Amino acid sequence: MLDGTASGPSAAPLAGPPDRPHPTTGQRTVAETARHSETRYGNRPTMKDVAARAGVGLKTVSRVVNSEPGITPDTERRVQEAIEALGFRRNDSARVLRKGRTASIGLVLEDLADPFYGPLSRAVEEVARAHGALLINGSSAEDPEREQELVLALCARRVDGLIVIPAGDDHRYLEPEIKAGIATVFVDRPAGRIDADMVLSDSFGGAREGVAHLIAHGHRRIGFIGDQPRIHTATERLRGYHAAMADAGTTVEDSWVSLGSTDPDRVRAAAEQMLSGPEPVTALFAGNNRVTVTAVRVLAEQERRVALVGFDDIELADLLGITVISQDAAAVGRTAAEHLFRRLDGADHAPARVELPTTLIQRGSGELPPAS
Amino acid sequence: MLDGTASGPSAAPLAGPPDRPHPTTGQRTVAETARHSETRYGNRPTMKDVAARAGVGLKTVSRVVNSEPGITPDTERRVQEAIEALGFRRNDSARVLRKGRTASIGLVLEDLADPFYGPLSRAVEEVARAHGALLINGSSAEDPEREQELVLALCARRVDGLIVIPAGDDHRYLEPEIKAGIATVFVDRPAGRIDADMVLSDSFGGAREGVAHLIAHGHRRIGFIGDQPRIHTATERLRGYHAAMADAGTTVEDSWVSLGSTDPDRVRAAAEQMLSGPEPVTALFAGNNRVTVTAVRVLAEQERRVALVGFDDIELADLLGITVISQDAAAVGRTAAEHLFRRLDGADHAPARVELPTTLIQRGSGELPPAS
DNA sequence: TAGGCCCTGGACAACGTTGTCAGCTGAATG
DNA sequence: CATTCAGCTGACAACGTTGTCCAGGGCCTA
Repeated sequence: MLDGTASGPSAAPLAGPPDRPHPTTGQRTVAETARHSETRYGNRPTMKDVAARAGVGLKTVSRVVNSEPGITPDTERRVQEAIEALGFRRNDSARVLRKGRTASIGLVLEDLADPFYGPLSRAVEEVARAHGALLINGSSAEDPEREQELVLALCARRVDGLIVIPAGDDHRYLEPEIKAGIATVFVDRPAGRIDADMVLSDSFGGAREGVAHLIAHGHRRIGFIGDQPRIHTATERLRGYHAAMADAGTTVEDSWVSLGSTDPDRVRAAAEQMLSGPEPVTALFAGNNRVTVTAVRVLAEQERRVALVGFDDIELADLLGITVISQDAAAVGRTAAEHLFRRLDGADHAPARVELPTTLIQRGSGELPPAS
Repeated sequence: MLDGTASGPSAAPLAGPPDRPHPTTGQRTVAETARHSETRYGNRPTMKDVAARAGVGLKTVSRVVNSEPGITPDTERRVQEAIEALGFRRNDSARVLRKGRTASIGLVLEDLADPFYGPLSRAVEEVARAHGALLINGSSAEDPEREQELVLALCARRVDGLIVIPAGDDHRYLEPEIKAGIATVFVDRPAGRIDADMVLSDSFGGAREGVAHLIAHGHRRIGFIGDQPRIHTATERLRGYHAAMADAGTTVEDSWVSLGSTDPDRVRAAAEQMLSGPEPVTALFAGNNRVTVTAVRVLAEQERRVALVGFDDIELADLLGITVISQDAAAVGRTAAEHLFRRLDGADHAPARVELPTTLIQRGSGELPPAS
């Protein structure tokens, strides 16, 4: 891939053959200088160059760069000038190699573009920043294989820690990594077949509350449209749905439940099916934000007024009057990141499972009575 | 913490098998054992360990790991077994140091949580992934200093390339980095005082079209609420507004224009002010997605029906009937990333400036006639 | 004035990987 | 049978930084 051999992107400044710029001219010193100052793949000055220019030792430059004590103001000034003049910037790759810590953490989520993950990753980033760490980010696109590939790539980079929103349900591949010291926190969904820290939202409780809310407003025929059953939150929410229905003594008909991809076409088909026929549902519970969005579109086209409660809040949901079960994505991200850094700071208690509560926000769509 | 770099006299001569401590020196045995068996910060096996276990040379392991040709199937199997048994994973930090390329690119944007940047960074990530590169991500929070800090941190990591959504207006600090070979593409807003690649949306043209649309529907008193004038897109959009108004021969009153933070409170105040008084505006042009959201809220509370066109599309805007100037965030990100990788692949033409067109999407709010 | 101590700076060896080059085997060829 | 050749393998030196240890030199104290 990027593995291109030595030849850098800059073709112009290369005077001689790339492998051995050994000019035949008598000006050996010039050639020497040229090689020193402008070869090297990225053509960047190193501490050695700075040291030479400032007339000090290599380690002295290192000391200045790291603000270590024991440097004469005069020496420091000379070194700073050389750094300035050469445009030197410390190579953190080398530093990392030497020190063992990369000051970066990896975040693997499902889709950076999903509005639920924006605030989450922003929150993680803020915490990381407060700890002086950078964030390396990747989307699994809900593909377990891609998740593993990403996670292992991050491990190879030797990130200090990982925050993973799992796509797969078997994370034993992470065992050696965790044992080797890469702190890991799972978020939003539990880790599979492995004992690890996790931070979750109360999917079961939230869904149960949302469905109970519909029941309290008189509904019995309630449809549930959720994500693929492979996804833990999807089944948890379905479980919540069933629990609430059972609490109300209602028998759930198969045709009321649809699990599968959140692709708008599928969701639309599922919703339209539930809403048609002799005994249509009078209310819908949408299993996540994407489903909610499509559901809102479908319901807007219906003649009857159908009640709706969605899991996850949505921007502008207040204007559209959509009742939702809200989970605080930023809080989830922040909690996970703080947990991670506590681990990195040495906490070594047993893996913890944190569950954050959800909130029912009434905005109208969930309070509609059943339309006959 | 674990910085067990105990060095001391490196007693193990390369000749002897590393896994067997020499019993010759009685006193040093303890330290030796400790060092060998359990130190090393992350305590991870290295190629050396794998080589020892497989009974082959270090370089052979490297060959296997990199699928280089010329390895006997039998040797390969032995090495693979050792890798498996030890849970070895190549340390990419060291690899990077040796090879000079990090196979990662940096993306500095304004706010990961902003719905405009989600699709953008997802698009960048997809392209990066196709090129085998990872994405390091940071938010500048619209703070020039923080932008610089982030960018330079990424340069220190030696990312191969940078995609920057500028917060500041002076990027000369990047000159040495670019010269040193870090390809850079500026996105959404132009680079300041520096010649570089950039990918922009046609803010001027888009705003002009949007305002002209309102004018075509009979409006003359049109308010403009935009972001801080420091931000290039904000002033470009304002310029588009003025151009459209001038085209229509309308004189813009000062009270119709408000630039400043996109904080909801400020936007709300600005909107309410324009909508009150003896001669209120009959239409609003919102300078970006955040402004639009607040404007929609304010307008929903008004008695009169006020027309609205917003810059940037918004999720569910179709349901709310909001007319917008849409810019394709994913296309912007994709274009920028492709440009970047073309640079990394050796393209060395003069810095290019790409401007992507915007689209007017009519949904109702922009087609309302002026209310008297 | 001599001895010791701090203060500054430099030489050197890691960190874990890859590129280079030379050595070793076994087989094929004269 | 000797010789070449090719295919494998390993020793070694980088990459750029930091930790350790030691050497001067100046200054203070006895």
